[in-house]
Amino acid sequence: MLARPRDFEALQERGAIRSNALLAARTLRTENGITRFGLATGRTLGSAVVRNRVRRRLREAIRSMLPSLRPGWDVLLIARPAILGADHQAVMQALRRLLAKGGVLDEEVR
RNA sequence: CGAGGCGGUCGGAUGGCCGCGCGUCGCGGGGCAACCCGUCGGCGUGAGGAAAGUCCGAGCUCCACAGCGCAGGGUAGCGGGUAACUCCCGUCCGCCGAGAGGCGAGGACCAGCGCCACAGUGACGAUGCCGACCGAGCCUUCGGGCUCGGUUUGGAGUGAAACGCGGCAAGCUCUACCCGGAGCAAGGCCAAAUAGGAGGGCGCAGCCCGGUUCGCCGGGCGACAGGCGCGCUGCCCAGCCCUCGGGUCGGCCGCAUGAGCCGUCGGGUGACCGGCGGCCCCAGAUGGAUGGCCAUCGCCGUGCUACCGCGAGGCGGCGCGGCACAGAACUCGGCUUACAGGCCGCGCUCGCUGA
RNA sequence: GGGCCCGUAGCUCAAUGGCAGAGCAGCUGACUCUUAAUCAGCGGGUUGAAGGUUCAAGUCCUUCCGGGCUCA
Repeated sequence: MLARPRDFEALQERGAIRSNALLAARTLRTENGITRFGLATGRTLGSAVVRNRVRRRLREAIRSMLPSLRPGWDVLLIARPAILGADHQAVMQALRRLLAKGGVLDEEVR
């Protein structure tokens, strides 16, 4: 469910970007039939402990909306500092909006 | 009782639902097999005392290497511990503290070089002032006074330090001892596609012109075989096939049993060492596994409040907020730094009080 | 994960161990109708932090903090 260095470069160059207060997302269609996620947590977020926690919470949010994803997308999620103070509900909502806008989320489930 | 000192130790607990990494068993699939794969299920297991900073020291791996020296870097009372250390223990000395105690890169100005600002006569080259002493000259009321030169056993003053075998080596340096370089992105193995390399095999047709050292070379014409999936037309070209090694993407190993932990006995002032017995063997990721939601309890802060007490306060109930520093990445031994709140020990200290 | 470098005024940089400076920028005044330029003057620093060596530390030593580069 994760991407390799080459895929990150592709997302940086050609991915469509959308963002809100908590997150930014780059999305890119692929041909390999599965949807993959990459998580970016920069040094400005905080220490290793803080960055690990942010990634875990994002993974949990992604997991809970796994069934309603469309196949064939690469998604890079970039965490923004405001996510540190957000609770789980807020993270879920932010992620759902970004994915729906990008067309990664299935319309009916939305 | 209060204030401290030293050493050690813990660093939230229990449970529910969902989820993750690794190991193992089962099931299913692939393969002759070794083994590999997973939308699956069961069981087991899963961060620290600092995992951190990367400041030292080792193991391990590759490279280099006859020996010795030079260069470069490091260490520095003395003795011991250790695989090793800049670490640890003991002890001497110096400094700090009222004390328990803490801190210390603590060898040598012997050889050479350098530095010692300001102040001060003078900072290593010396001798200014007062005084004392010696000598010479002048004056004299014969008590002595003045001037000049010399000496430094005294004094004042400046300064961190004042002539003394000066001080400074966390200045160069000297002395003694130690050190080869890189680092797990080390290094090893497997190994696509494309291109290129080596070896072998197969295949081709020659003719003409020019040059020639008679080995061949250059140009032109031509097209059997070969290639474009096959046939014809057409087009292309000197190759085509096999094997081998290097090597990129990618994958696997290295990769977790170790200077290991616990108990006990013995030796040693101690660091530590030795014997015996036991051990659930206790994380192994590779975009990097511990999370999400919730309940109960514990601790801390805060607000309201019942009761007890003259009072400082004590003891309950309820609500809200919080629970430190921080996340393994080849592995150990140290050091340093960060850290809410506790617990234990001392035949350690000081103060007050009581017997 | 490993290796290496840097840190002085708002900015760019100096300073044999001996009172921390230069240029630009800033402020005040002059010149000008005004601005720019020019001239005169002024302020501004825990030398990243804390210890140590020294009579004396930006400089020497140690430990932290912050920033940057690099590897296949």
